[in-house]
Amino acid sequence: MRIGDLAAATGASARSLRYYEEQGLLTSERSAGGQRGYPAGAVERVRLIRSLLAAGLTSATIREVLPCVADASIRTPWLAARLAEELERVQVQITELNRTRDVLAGLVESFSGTAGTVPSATRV
Amino acid sequence: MRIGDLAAATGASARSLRYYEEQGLLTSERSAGGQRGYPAGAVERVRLIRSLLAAGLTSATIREVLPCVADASIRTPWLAARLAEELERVQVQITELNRTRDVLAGLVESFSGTAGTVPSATRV
DNA sequence: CTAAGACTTGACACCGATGTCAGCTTCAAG
DNA sequence: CTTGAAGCTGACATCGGTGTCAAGTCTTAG
Repeated sequence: MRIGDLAAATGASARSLRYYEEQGLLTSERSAGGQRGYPAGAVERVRLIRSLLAAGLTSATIREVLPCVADASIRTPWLAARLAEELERVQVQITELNRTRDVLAGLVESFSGTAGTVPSATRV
Repeated sequence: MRIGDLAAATGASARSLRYYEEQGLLTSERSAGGQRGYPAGAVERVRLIRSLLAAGLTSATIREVLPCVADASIRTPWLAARLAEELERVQVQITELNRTRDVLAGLVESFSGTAGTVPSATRV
């Protein structure tokens, strides 16, 4: 598939896909004319990249950690520790986010207590 | 308390505290010489601001939403809808983050399956 | 063959919270 | 009063992923 197809399939812009490649997160073969071609599996890989980015991992970190996804043979102890570290970070983030959500939910709750029912969000 | 004390109490830098004030998230009275003074309650307020920022709310959004925390009388339906919207956003973020965590956890798991036990993160 | 649409590289811009530096003022302890 | 620590304002820098524009090249339908 070409870059436009991959973009459409993943929701990432072509710009971002080139950036991922530039950062060593994604590879492609080139056509005779120099245009990128991707295997079908690239869709899943890009999805993973995006979710890790959304989780606050930096592209440099993803580059360190990603290879082991595709290639189980290179799973070194160092990589295991690195992964565990990132997992821990995400876990902490989730915990804090849950606390924040509870605060927000409490506020929304207090509104409904005052107004009777929760106003429809579409009814601004 | 002065700005340095508030910074120490909250973990925010003095720079950030001034920024919060500039953005209308935080107020202070000034001494005769122009230096900021905060009531004790400011600590809690700054903590809230920081957790909302960490949850991905922008300072502009927080400015809209924050007043209702301190002043229940200004809770308009519009504000309720706004809050609900942000709550939803945070909830979505948490859901996606949970998925990502599961992926990472699965990877770590696969390591321990290969190596026997989970390597201690402190044992790099 | 041709033309339109997709792709390429390279460069610059942006956002938003925070860091940092400079130059000056204020506060408080001795 | 003196002096060093702490504050003040204002400005500029940073980071990282993404948007966007320009000028040129490929691809493919007709």
